[in-house]
Amino acid sequence: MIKKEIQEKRIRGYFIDATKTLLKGEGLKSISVRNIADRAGYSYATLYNHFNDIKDLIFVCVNDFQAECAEFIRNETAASPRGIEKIRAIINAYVKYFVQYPGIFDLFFLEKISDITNKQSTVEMIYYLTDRLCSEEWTYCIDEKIVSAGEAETLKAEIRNVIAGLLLFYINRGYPENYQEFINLTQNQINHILDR
Amino acid sequence: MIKKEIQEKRIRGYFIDATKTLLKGEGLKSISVRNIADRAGYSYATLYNHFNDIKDLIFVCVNDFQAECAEFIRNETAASPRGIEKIRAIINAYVKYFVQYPGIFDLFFLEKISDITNKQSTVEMIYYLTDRLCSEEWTYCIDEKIVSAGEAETLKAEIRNVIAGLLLFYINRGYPENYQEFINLTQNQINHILDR
DNA sequence: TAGGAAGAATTAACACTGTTAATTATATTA
DNA sequence: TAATATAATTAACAGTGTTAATTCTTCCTA
Repeated sequence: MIKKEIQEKRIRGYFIDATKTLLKGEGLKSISVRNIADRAGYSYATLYNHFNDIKDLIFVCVNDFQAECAEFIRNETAASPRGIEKIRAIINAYVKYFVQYPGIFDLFFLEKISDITNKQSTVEMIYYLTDRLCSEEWTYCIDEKIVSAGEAETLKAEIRNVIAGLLLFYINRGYPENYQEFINLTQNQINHILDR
Repeated sequence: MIKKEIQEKRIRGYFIDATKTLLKGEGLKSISVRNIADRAGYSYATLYNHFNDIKDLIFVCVNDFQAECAEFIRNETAASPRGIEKIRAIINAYVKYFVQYPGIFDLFFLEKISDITNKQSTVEMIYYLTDRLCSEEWTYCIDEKIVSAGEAETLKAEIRNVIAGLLLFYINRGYPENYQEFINLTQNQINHILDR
């Protein structure tokens, strides 16, 4: 019956929305089966009729957040000139997004995954997120002979890792100690990678 | 009484040793108050007579592991020629250490801290660990006019962040998917930063 | 429309977690 | 030796994820 599928999808949606709200608000530490179910308007055990376990539910949110992040970046960087300048703007917006929602950073990079096997695509999506967000601009830079294809690959990886490290230290360890210092350092690092 | 202090220190040591064994073996997820106390030969509540809470105990281990890591690197890099080459060797050994003990990586970079205020020095120690491990070689490079002092600071930060990012993705997300690929990528990134 | 079958949602329970208060055991001192 | 101080323990609480058993609801057929 197609009717069942619609209902199923709707109920899953209630749980997912509740989880997303919690993640964006109070963060990952506030997430619990009973907490989510309360917000969704169901009993805690009902969650297990629609998801394998709580990690399953939590990682379903990654897709939505990833789309939201991309949309946020599109708006922030619409006016930036193409090429290296746009890559710089994209990375800045990317950093801004995760600083605004540290709970989503926790989910994307810190939270352990229960069953790694069927989460492979999710992990891949997270890993290549910065690459994907900048890919248009990189091909533009390659076409315009600003960088070689090989060099671009190395730079993609460097940005991916540097930004992950910077966010890890700032969000999870409070280093640098204030936002301005953090932004300055990030700026400095990005410039050092991109300007040559 | 000095006698009391000796006893106090001894008992603390039992708990610390138990925690260290668990962290190096089964990792952070196996850590619990009762688990540690069992291994230490005490009741779980006794732990609270010697530590504020379990996070307190866990983060006491950071000092020991940091010293162990430094010692490991000294042994691994004793034969390396000074300067950039030695920095490369130090970073490789550093990466090797955390890949060998993913539980210690979790502790250093992922685990949340309860009371941030009096852990400031611990956080700082972790943050500047790669800088400190390489500091002798950086001053050597500056003295030999291989790099400027300003450039060295930027490179220190770049290494700190890139390596944190690489380890985060590999240890916590299983990317790249096998060890050889991970090492190749790490090599590539380090060379790109250091060779210019 | 009534009754039975299938499905979904709930409660109760279990095995954990960290932490604290009250109690017992041990050691020290008068 | 007796009284006191200190250390270690047990019991308990509030929380976690998860599962089995039970109730409730919906749907289809007689």
